Amino acid sequence: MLDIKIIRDNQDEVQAALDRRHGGYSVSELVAIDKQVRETQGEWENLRRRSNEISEQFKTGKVSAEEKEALKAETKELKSKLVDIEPQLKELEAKRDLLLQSIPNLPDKSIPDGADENANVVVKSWGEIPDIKEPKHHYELGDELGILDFERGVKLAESRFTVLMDMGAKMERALMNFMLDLHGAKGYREVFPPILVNRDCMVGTGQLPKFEGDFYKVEEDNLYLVPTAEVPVTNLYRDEILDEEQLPIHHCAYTPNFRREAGAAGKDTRGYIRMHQFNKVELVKFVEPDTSNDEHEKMTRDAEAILEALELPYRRIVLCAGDMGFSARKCYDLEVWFPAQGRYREISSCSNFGDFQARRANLRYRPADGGKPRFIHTLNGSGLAIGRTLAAIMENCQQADGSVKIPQVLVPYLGGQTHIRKAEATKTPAAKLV
RNA sequence: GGAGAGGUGGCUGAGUGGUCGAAAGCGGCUUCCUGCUAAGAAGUUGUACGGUCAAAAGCUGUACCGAGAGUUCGAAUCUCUCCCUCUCCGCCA
Repeated sequence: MLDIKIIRDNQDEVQAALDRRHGGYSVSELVAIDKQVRETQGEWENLRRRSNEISEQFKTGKVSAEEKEALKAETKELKSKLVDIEPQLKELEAKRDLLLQSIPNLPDKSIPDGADENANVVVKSWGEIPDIKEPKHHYELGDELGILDFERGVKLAESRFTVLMDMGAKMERALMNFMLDLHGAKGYREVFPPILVNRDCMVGTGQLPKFEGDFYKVEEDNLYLVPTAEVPVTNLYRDEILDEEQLPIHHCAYTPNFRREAGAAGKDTRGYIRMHQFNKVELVKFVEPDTSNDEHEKMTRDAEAILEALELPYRRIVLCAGDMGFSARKCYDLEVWFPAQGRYREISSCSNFGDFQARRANLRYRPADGGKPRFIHTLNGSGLAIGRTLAAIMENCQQADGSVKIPQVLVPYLGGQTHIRKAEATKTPAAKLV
């Protein structure tokens, strides 16, 4: 959430920045309501002040019986006015808060203008696009190799759920471990958080209140299935004041992720690309404000390092103002090459949120000089989406004989196995235990 | 699921209906002291939102002792409801 004071004092600049998002956001109503809130608050406070003065007279003093009666009568009057004003004030505040929480972060000055993904800019490309004659889709390979079972996923749940079998399941697990190990070696502290979180968490990172229909909710317990590890991990330090020496904090976390994909009807209906449940390793950083731009670049590099280790061709794009997520100030997407589709697909999204999430989640640190608490800057990035990584490996590393060559770095995680083959799908060797 | 205990500042932990934004300790900050360090002495130190101000500081108002309602001139303190945590028992991976 943005700072209401900044909006109030710089309405035109804020509006201009929001216009870059092409989302039809306006602060004019918010500014008007904010004014009303403060006026009403002032009235309310004056009544309270008078009421406090009256109590003070009782406390300290000698007041005659008549005076007491007069004061009591006045209190009664004050109270009836308060009863009048209070619901108004609450309603205005609720309205202001909802409006404030529904306004997205301001795009960073450095990112390109544009209304949608067509205006995104490619920053870099890495790796060589493999020369494969008539490449198969990963879902065709998954079916032939017997490692992706879409029909049974539907039987067990509904569409957009999949069953991984044999080497499919093992690859998923190997990727998870490999990613966590690599990030861990770079100083990201591993976290395994709850997969169900309360509403405060969802509001804290910006999923709610604006996108209520996008998530799975367990009504009976008022808990949400996490749509990304970003939610529980960013909320780890919610409502805390950290010491400056504790910063920066870097975390990595594996969680399954659950998304209803409302509004994605008909999109990516085939394959292992857009699931209601998918696995992901996430990077989350808590940093001092001055360092967040730097940390953003480094975090993006850390995500890219996974793709490079797996030798998957990818490119990095910087999202234009109109294509960026709600809470982000600046966002890089990493896109991996899918040979059968003949195009790049998103596999990671690395965002700098500035103090936007910190203000919502009340994440603060106390400067070393002992000054007032300040909001932390938060960042996060996928490192990486595991399902899409598996799909990308299958397509990019498919061999003429129908097998898939396993990237070198994963071989130790798979008991030395170098290829995914149909024959072996049913009798995979036990992983080397020592 | 049953029974009980409890939710107070950055942390631990007192708290009588008004003198309580709240004792004490720890931690933080400032100064002093001793060759350095350790230790010691004194002082200081909550958060949010308003107002004032060009701005900061300062001053000032209001709120905040889990959340909400009630009693009262006045509630951290009394009453009710809810939420959460802990302990014991039961069940369970």
